[in-house]
Amino acid sequence: MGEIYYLALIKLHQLKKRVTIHDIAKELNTTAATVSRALNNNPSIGIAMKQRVQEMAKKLNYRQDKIATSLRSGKTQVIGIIIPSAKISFFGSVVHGIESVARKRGYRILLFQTNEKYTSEKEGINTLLQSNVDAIIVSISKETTNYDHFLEVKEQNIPLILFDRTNDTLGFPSVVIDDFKGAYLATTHLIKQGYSNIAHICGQQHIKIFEDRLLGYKSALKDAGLPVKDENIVMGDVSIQSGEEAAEKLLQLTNNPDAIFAAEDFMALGALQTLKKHKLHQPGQFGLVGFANESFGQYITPTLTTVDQRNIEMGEATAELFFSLPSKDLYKEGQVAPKITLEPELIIRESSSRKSDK
Amino acid sequence: MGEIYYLALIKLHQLKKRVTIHDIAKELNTTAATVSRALNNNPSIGIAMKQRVQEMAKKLNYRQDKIATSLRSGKTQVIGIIIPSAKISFFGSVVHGIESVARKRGYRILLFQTNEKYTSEKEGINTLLQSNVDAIIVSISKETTNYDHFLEVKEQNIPLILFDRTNDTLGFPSVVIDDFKGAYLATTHLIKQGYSNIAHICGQQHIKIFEDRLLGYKSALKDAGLPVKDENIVMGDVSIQSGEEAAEKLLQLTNNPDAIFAAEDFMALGALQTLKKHKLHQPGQFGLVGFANESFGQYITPTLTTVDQRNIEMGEATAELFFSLPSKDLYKEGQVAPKITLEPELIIRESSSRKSDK
DNA sequence: CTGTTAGCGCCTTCAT
DNA sequence: ATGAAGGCGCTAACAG
Repeated sequence: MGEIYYLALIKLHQLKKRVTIHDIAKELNTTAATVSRALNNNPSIGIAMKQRVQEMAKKLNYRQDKIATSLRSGKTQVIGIIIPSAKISFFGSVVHGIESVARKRGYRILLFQTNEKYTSEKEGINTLLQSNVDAIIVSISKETTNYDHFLEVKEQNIPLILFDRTNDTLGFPSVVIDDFKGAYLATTHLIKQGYSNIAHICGQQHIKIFEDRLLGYKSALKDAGLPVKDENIVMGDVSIQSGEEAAEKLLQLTNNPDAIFAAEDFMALGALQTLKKHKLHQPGQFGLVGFANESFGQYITPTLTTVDQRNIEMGEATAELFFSLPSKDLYKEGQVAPKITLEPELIIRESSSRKSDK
Repeated sequence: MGEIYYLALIKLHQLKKRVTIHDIAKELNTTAATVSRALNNNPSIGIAMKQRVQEMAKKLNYRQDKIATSLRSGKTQVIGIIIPSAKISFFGSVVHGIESVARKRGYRILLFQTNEKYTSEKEGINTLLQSNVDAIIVSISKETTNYDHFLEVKEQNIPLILFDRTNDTLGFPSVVIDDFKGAYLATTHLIKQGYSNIAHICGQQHIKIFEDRLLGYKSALKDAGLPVKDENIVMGDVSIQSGEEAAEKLLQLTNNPDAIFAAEDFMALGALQTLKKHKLHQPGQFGLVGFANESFGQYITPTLTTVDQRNIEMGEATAELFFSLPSKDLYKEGQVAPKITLEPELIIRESSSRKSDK
């Protein structure tokens, strides 16, 4: 009677308590050390013992405690990611790519969003360092101009990899696409389609990707023997509205353009609205190319020619870059940080149809 | 000389070695316990001591080791999330919402993707349990029909919250939107706009959200005194192509419909392509409403009336639901799990313009 | 108010 | 091939 009660108590206790290697050891009349070795496939453990340990582990529903393992080993098998926002589809896709590759290697992902705030970014770095992550992957917030928080990561000798929103002066490995080339491809495509007075809606020039896109645009014009006209370059700020306004300005030029290369899809979309207002949206009437390959591009009318940024691949490449890093002398003096540049891909759709003659 | 060398060694050592509460204690001629208490703002520590500890902590650039804290306390302050894919914008947005709320409470996010695979989902649960997360948030993979892995979470007495892709039979807290109501709103709106022969492109009926949307559609028709005709209900599978095909079928009916409510935006988009082919896309000519509020809806021509699923709010509500859960008797026998139902919102755009008379 | 002690679960010397 | 012992960094119980 009392015994049954006692057994019930034990049972209750077991439900609450986590199964440890000690429990397995006790059942097998051996020690935790042996169990640990057996589970980690240590060669010095006999095959018979390994069998028994594994069976008992399964029987007791043992699950390794990663926290304890991390504390002991100093490695967490966790990669921290800092992005502006998971709701921006580009970053969601990159995270997808990183997670896929990381998981195959037994790594987990700790996610942190900055909402483009510098203070959140600092906080994120701090949190991830506290969490002892094995690596940190960052796409820099728009607001960030001070980079001391990243240097702290370097001091801790923890790998930090930048993607897309990078900064070459800090000496961190990075992954980007070739924005110059993307812009060059886009502009050249418009030229080949018969357009000759091609305008550019550019982005803020303190952001490197937009600077590169402007340079690519100019270079393409030059290489084709076309003039680069200042009046044909109007600044926008990655919004539909700024695209509309920029296009409006361009259409009011005395010698108005016959095509626009916008540095970003949302700006291109705005430009398209303006073109529609001016009845200039028929295929072949006016050339238009965007940049980013946002999903709406294939659904709008006309469908939008754009430059694909290889979102998923960027995530995969970023994760793989981490795994390819040397474990020693990560930030060796005078060593140049690896930089992976992905090839952009021009996605040709209706908005850049060959210029019609009439 | 030897002394300088020795100092250099110490310096080198300090760079590598993490600063612990013991280091702070040593500097202050006190013990680690006191430092720990001071840093955790324990009331039994004198204000003067707290000051000194905090200053020294800052001076030495101390950072708490969350791993050690977790091991000791049994709490990780980490929430695990399992979703089909971060590259699907809906899930990205939900993750955004969860992370925002969690971070305000000092929680971090461990992210896991299933790619709609049952085995990955199982693996995810296992990984998160190994990581000792304080809660698990899941949107069930399409492939999943066996739910034992979720029950294991229950056995460990760890809170598990489902969102969107939920299952009411498992007894877990959950967050969804009212799909029935969303469909009802959409259909009623079309009726009020003057359409009377409204068709429905439905989704696979074993998925609850699609079942509810069909029911909402039928209910709205009945309440308006309109007949529910089987021929007006065609099945699709959440793709543009299936939307095109379904619309094609509907337009070939002898008594063909004057409006379509599609159970999902991509199906609506496909339907729209078909309408364009049949020159039925002028506002007021043919009514069309989708479901999901995908971003492309506001950019296509005509802009798409749709039902918003409150992505971000869903994430926020899910996180908040976790924080509102009782810490004791989480899965008490016979207790009914809380279920939060968010209100869908009808987003009215051009594609459902009032029916014109001609 | 502060110090002592012990241990979370694991792994890794060192010893046998 | 296995056991014993110690410690990763932190905090809670128990003493004063």
